[in-house]
Amino acid sequence: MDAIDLSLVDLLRGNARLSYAELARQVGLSAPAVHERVGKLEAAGVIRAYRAEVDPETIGLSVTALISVVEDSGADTDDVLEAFRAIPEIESCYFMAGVESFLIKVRVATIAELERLIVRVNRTPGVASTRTSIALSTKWENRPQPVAPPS
Amino acid sequence: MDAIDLSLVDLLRGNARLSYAELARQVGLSAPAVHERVGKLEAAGVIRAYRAEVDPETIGLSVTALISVVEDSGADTDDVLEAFRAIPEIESCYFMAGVESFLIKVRVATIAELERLIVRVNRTPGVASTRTSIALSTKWENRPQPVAPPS
DNA sequence: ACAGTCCGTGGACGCCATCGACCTGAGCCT
DNA sequence: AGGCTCAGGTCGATGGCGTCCACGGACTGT
Repeated sequence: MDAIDLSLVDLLRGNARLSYAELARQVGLSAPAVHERVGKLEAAGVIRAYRAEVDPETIGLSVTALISVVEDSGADTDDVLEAFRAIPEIESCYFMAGVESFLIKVRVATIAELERLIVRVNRTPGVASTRTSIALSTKWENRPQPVAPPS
Repeated sequence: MDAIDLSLVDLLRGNARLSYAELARQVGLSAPAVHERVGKLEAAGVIRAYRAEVDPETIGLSVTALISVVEDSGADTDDVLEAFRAIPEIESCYFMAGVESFLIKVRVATIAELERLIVRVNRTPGVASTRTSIALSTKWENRPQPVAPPS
């Protein structure tokens, strides 16, 4: 992970569809060299995936909410996690410090669906209680912070 | 936005680096047709960006925290937002229902940096108080939920 | 000094992106 | 009905790109 790798990571976080030729121009290497570096970054788990970022509203997911989950004392955290993983509406899942073990971010189409989802989460074994906060608007999300000093 | 568009969106959310030729094969159209559809999806704001998803740990951002922000009564929300936007460590920013106007997700290298960041957020004009929760681990993040029925 | 390794370059070749020309079907006007 | 128009597709061509390979220079340990 030298400076060039960091530049490549930054470039691809900004635009994952840049061609290797273009990346090569930006970092001052040849295309095959960049190809190999990016391949190694993927293999090393630095780059996990390339994703199109989609406006949730336009695909009918207008409601974003964050749900804090308190576990039952004696609940098996792994089981709860597994149950959560099976719920596709849970977009992100953090294991937190504090009384509320999990914070999950969910995305659904309507408030009615959110209600059903909350019930479902509350009913999963090991969950003692939940607290839901609704996001009125998403100002921004997953903004990549630059990691390489601008060349 | 017909079924083919939804498939394209799903495919690109799964792998943003798929070639147009490959997308074309998957949806049963020609490459130029797919090229035009994807272009329109971008122009319409459905696809906002293509991003490489990077493991934060590997680029030295080991600490994730969520900070709830309570505004001063009479604070100008837009000013607060603008100030937040200038803080690169704030990766996501939601405007919430409830007493705590904002929920922000931040990513920093160390706990010491988190402390400095919290101080900085607290000091921005319009912010009355904050409440920080540290994510001990990220189970998953930004998992795309499929929107098109699997063909 | 020498061999091995790492990491790059340059060339070659097939595939892909992308443009323009053309085709087809739906909707609409007369 | 017939023909116009337009949206949105296919096809073909071409230039650039991805990717494989052989090769070469800088470091390193012996």
